[in-house]
Amino acid sequence: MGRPEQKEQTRRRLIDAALALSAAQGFGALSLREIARESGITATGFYRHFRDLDELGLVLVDEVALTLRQLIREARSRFREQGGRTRASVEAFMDYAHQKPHLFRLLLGERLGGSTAFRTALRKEIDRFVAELSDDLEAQARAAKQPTADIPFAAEAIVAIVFSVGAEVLELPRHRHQGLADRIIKEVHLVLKGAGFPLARARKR
Amino acid sequence: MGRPEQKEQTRRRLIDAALALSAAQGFGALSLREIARESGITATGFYRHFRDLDELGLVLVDEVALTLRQLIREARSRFREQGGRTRASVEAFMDYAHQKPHLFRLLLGERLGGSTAFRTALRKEIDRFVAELSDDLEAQARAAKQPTADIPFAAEAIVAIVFSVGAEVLELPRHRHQGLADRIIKEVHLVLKGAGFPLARARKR
DNA sequence: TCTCACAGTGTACAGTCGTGCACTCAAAAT
DNA sequence: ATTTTGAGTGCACGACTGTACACTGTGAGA
Repeated sequence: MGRPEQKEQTRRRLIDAALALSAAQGFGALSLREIARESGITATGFYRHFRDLDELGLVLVDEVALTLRQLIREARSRFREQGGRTRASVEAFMDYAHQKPHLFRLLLGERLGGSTAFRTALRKEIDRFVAELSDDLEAQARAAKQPTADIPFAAEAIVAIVFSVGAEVLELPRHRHQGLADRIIKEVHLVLKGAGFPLARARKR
Repeated sequence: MGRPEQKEQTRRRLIDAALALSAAQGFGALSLREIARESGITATGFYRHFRDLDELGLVLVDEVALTLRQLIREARSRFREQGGRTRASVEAFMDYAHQKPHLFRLLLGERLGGSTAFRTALRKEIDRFVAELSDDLEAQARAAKQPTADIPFAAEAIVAIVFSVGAEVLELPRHRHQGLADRIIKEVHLVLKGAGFPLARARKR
C-alpha cells in the first residue's frame, strides 16, 4: 500500500471515530485527543489531516450531504420502477438510516441542536432534499392533471415527518422496523391525500 | 430576603445559565465550572445545589416538560374559544418558543441528538403531547360524526411538522414569524384534510 | 444573646485538554 | 544511491476540568 492510501485510511479512521463518538453526547462534546486516541494515532498526528475540530466538522457535514443525495437518488429510482411509491421511498430512507446510523444521528442531532455553522449547513442540505421531493411530486401531479399549489408545503411536511418519526429507527430493534415504516407511510399518505393526490388503496402487509 | 429564597435564586441562576450556555454547543459540551462562573458563584458552590451535571440535566428536562404542558393547556383553551383552531394552537406554540428560546433550543436539540437519558425523557413528554392532541382531535371528530381511525397518525404527523418547521422561529427575526406560522398552518391543514376533517375556508391575512 | 446550620469561598491536586516543537523513519523523487 | 518529504511520535507547556477539604459569615432557632 502506497503512502497516499495509508494517509487516506488514517483520515477515514478519524472521521469514523468522530462519528461514532459524537453519538454519545453530540459533536460539540468531542475532544481532539479523544478522537485521535480512538483512531489509534497521537493527538498531534491529528493536525496532519485537519486544521482543527471545526474543519473535521465540515467534512462530516459533507459526508452527511453526500449520503443524503445518494439516498434521494435511490428513492427516486425506486420511485419510478414500482407501485407503492411512498413505501419504496420510506424504505430507502430506513435502509440508509440503518446502514449508517452514526451519520443519521449526527444529521438529526445537529440539525436543530448543534452550533450555528452546523445548523445552517444541514438546513441547506435538507432544503435541497425538500426541493427535489417537491419536483418529483409536481411532475407526478402534472401528469395526472392534478392541482400543484399545495405541493411545496406537502413536500416540507413529508420531510418533517420522515425525519422526525424516522429517527426512531436508530433505537428500535430490527424486527420493529417494518411497523415503524408502516406508520410513517400512513402519515405521509395523509399529507398526500390532503394535497389532492388520489391514493391507490393502501396495501396490507 | 430570607435564606431559602436566596438559595432558590442562586439555583435559578444556575439553571438559567446552563440553558443559555447550552444553546451554543449543546448541553453535552457544558462544564460545571463554566456554569458556576456564569452564575457568579464558585465551582464548589455548585454542589450545594446539584450532585453533578447530570442532575442539573434532569432538572432541565423537567423544566422543558412543564413548559410543554403549559403550552398544551394554553393551546387547548385557545382551541375551544375561537374559530381558526389550528392557527390558535400554532400561535400558542410560537409564542412559547419565542418567550423561552433557550428551553426550546434544548428540547429540539436533545430530542434527537443528546444523550440516551435526555432522549428517552423528552420522548416521553412529546408522546404525552401527541396523546393530548389526539384526544382533542378525536373529540372533535366524534362530535361531527367523522371517522376517527386516522387520528392518532394525524396527531403524530402534526407534532412532527410543528416541531420541525417551528424550530425556525428560533433563528428568524420577529417580522417573519407570521409568514412562518402561515406555512405551518397550511401544512397542518393538509394533514387534517387528509384525515377527513372538513376545513373551513382558510382565512387570508 | 448565643449557637448552630449551611450557602458560598479559597486552595489544592490530579487529570485532560489544545497545541508548539524537535524528532524518526519509510516511501517517493532525484 | 542519495536526498527530500511528510505521516506519525514524544515531550513539554499553560489552561482548564471535576472534586476534596477546610474555611467564613450570616440568617434562623434556642
